[in-house]
Amino acid sequence: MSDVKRKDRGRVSSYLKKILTCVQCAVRIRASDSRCFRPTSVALRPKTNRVSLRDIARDLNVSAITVSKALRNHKDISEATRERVLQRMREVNYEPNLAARSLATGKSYMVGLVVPDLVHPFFGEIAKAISRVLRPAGYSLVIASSEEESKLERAEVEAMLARPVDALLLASALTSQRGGMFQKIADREVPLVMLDRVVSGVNAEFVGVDDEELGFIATRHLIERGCQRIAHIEGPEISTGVGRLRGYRRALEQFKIKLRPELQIQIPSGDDRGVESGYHAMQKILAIKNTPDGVFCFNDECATGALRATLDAGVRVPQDMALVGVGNMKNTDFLRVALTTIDQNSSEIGERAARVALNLMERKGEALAPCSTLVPVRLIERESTNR
Amino acid sequence: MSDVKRKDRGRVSSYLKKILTCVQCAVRIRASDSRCFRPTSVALRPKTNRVSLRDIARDLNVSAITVSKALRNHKDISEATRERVLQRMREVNYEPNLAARSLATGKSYMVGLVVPDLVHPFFGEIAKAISRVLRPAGYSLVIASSEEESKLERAEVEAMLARPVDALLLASALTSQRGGMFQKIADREVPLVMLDRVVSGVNAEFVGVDDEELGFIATRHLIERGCQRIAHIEGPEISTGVGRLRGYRRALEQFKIKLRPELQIQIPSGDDRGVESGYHAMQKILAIKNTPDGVFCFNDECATGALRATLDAGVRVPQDMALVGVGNMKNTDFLRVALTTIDQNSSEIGERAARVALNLMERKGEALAPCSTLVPVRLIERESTNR
DNA sequence: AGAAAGACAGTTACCGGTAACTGCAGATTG
DNA sequence: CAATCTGCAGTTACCGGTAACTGTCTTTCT
Repeated sequence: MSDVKRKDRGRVSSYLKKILTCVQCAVRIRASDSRCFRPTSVALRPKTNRVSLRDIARDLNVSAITVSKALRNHKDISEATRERVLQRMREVNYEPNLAARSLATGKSYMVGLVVPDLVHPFFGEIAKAISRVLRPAGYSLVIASSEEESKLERAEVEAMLARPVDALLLASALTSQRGGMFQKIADREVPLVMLDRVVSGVNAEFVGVDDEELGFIATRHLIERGCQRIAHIEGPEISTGVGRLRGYRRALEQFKIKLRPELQIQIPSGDDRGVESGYHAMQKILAIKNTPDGVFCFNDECATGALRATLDAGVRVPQDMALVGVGNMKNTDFLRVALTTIDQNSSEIGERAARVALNLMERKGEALAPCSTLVPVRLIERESTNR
Repeated sequence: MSDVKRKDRGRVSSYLKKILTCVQCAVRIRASDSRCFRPTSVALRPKTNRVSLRDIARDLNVSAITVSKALRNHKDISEATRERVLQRMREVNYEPNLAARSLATGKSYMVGLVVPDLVHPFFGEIAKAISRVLRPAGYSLVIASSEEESKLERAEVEAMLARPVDALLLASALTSQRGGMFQKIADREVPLVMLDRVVSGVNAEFVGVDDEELGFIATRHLIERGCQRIAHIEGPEISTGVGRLRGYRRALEQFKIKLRPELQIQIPSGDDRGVESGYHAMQKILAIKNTPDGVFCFNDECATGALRATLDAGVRVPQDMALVGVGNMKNTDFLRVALTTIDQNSSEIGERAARVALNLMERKGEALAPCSTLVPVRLIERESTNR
C-alpha cells in the first residue's frame, strides 16, 4: 500500500524535475561549457588528475566519440582529424582510463593467475611465460598466490572475478571441487584454464604434464639403472602427487617388482619446508631393513633433502642409493651430487596455457569441449643415478 | 565560421530532444521498469552475465543506492533493510563490479608491482610478502616483469598507470632517469615506492638494503678470514651493483689493502645466465697472476658459477679460495661447498614496501618528504669462507 | 537534375557503481 | 503547537569510456 503510494509520488516529481533539469542543461550547453553537467557544488571533482577523453575533445572542439574513435583507429574518422587528435593526445600525455573502458566494453584486458606459491621457480617460470604471450595481445596479468591454502585460493579467485578478469588461469591447491568456486566461475562464463594440477570433477581446459607418465619414466629409469628396491617419497593428495605415485606403481608392476607399501612415504604439501620434509622422509626410508637402493622423489626440493639425509647417513650416492627428483630446479646440477631430475618444461606450460586462454577469450560463446594439453617431460640424467 | 554554425544547430536540436527524451523516460518509469533507459534496440545488452546492484534493487523494490549503501555498511540504512539486501546478495551470489566502483570512486584497489625478473626467488619473496600485507587491506597485486629491459619496464608501468593502479612498487631496471617515466608517475600523483634499487634523480620512497654496507660486510668478512688478495665479481651498473662495489672498496681501504683494479670483473645484467657469467668471470680471476684468495661475488648466482669454476680448476674452496655471495638463495647451503652469503631479508623488504605504499595511499595529498627504508642485512657464514 | 551512396562527425544512452543532496515521517525540542 | 532534528530511503548527476544510431554534406550514378 504505502509502497505504491511512495512510488506514485516519486514518479510524478521525477517527471517534472527531469524536464526542468533538461532545460537547465540545455541552457548551460548554450554557455558552451561541455562539462556543464557538473553540479555547482564542490561535489564531484575529478578524482585523478589525469587527462580525459573529453578534455581533448573540448580542446579540439570536437565530440568525445570522435576522439574515442581516433584513438582506436576507427575507420570513419578522417585522416586529418585523427592526426589532430593523436597529436593532442601526445601533447597532454593522454592515456585512456582502462577501468572506464572495461565498464563500457565489458572487457578488462586483465587475466588472472592464481598459483600456490610465487616463490617456487616452477610457477615463476610459468608466470613469466604467460606474461610473455599475453602482453603482445594487450593483456595484463594479475597474479595472486594462494599459499597452498584452499580458503585463500577461493578468496583470491573471487577477487579476480570481481575485477572482473577476462580469463582465469589457476593452479589449484584444492583437492576436490567444493565450495562452489568452480560453479561460480562457470556461471560467470569466465574462461578457465587449469594449470599443472587437475581437480576432480572440474570440467575445464587443462595444461600441464602427464604426471603418471612422469612417474613412470622416473621409476623406469631407476630400474634401468639396476635398482631393485625402489622407494617413493610421495607428494600431497593433489593430482600431481597422485599421478606420480600411480606412474611409480605402474612401472614397478610392469617390471615385475613387488610393491612394498612401506616404501611409500608421504610428505605434506611441499613448499618452503620441502627440503626438510624430504630429509625426514629419507631418514625413515634409510631406517627400513632391507634398505632401498633407489628413491623416486616427488620433487626436487624433497630430493635435495633426501640427498642430504643420505649423505649425512654415510650412504653413498649413487652407488648405494640412486635418487631422482622432478622439476629441474636451478642448481640441482650443482648440489654435492648432481641430481637426476625430470624437466617439466614449465615455460612451455605457461606459453600453452596463455594461448589456450587467448583462444577462449576470442571465441567466447561457442564453447568447445575442454581439452587437456599435455606437455612432454624430459629425463635429465645426472650423477645421482649414474651407476 | 562553419564551426560556430554547426555548434549552433547542434545546440538547438539537443535542447528539444533532451526534453522529448525525458518525457519518454518518465513514461517508461510509469511502467515501473527500472531498466527503462535501455534502448529498444538490441544494442547494449549486459556484457557479462553477472548480477548487478540494480538487479537486487529491483528484486527488493528499493533503489540502487540503498543497496549500495547496505553493501558498504553505510550508516543510514536500517538494520532490517540491510539484512534484506545482504540476504538477497547471498542468494544471487552478488559481487560488485570493481571496474565500476573504481570509476566512480577513483580508487581501484589495485597496486602495481614491476620487477625485473619474476623467476628470481628474491623478487618472488618480495612479491609474496607484499601480497601478504596488501591483501588484508583489500588490495590486489598486479604484477609485471620487465625482464631487465627498460623499454618493457616503461611499457608495463604505463599500462599500470592506465589501469589505473592506486600505487606502484617498482624495482627498476633503469640506470638513470630518462624518458619521462618518473615524471609521468609524479604527474599522476600515483604513490611510488622504489624497491631494492634506487634510480638516480628520482625522488621517491625507497625500500631496500644498504648495498654499500652490504659490500663492506662481505669484504670485511673475507679480510677477517685472512684473505689478502680479494677480487670482486661486479654487478651491472645499477644501484645495487655500484653500491656493493663501493662497499668493497671502502673495506679494502679501511683495512689498508691496496686496490687492484684488475681484480674487479664486471658481469652483465645477472639473470638467467648469472651462473654462467660467474663461471667465466671466475676463470678470468683464476688466470690472474698472483691469484686472489678471496672473491666477493655480486650475487649468489654468480657465486655459484664462480664456485664451480674454482673447483673445476682444481683450486680448493675455502682453503685456497674463499667465496662470498649475496642473496641467501635456496640451496646455496647445499652446493658442493656450502656458500657463505649475505641475506637481504627479502620478505622484510616486501613487507615494509607494502606498508609504505599503504601509508602513501591513505594520506594522499599531504606529501611528506620521501624516505629511505633500509632493511638490515645478515652475514651467513658457511663452508666457502670457513678457514 | 535528382536519387542513392559514402564519408565523417555528432547525439544518446548506456556500462555499474557512488557522492551529495533531497524528501519525508516521526521524534524531540523550545 | 510550531520548529527543528533525526533516521532512512530516494533522486540526480556523474566517473570516463563506448556502441549504435542519426544527421550533414559531398560525391557518384542513373
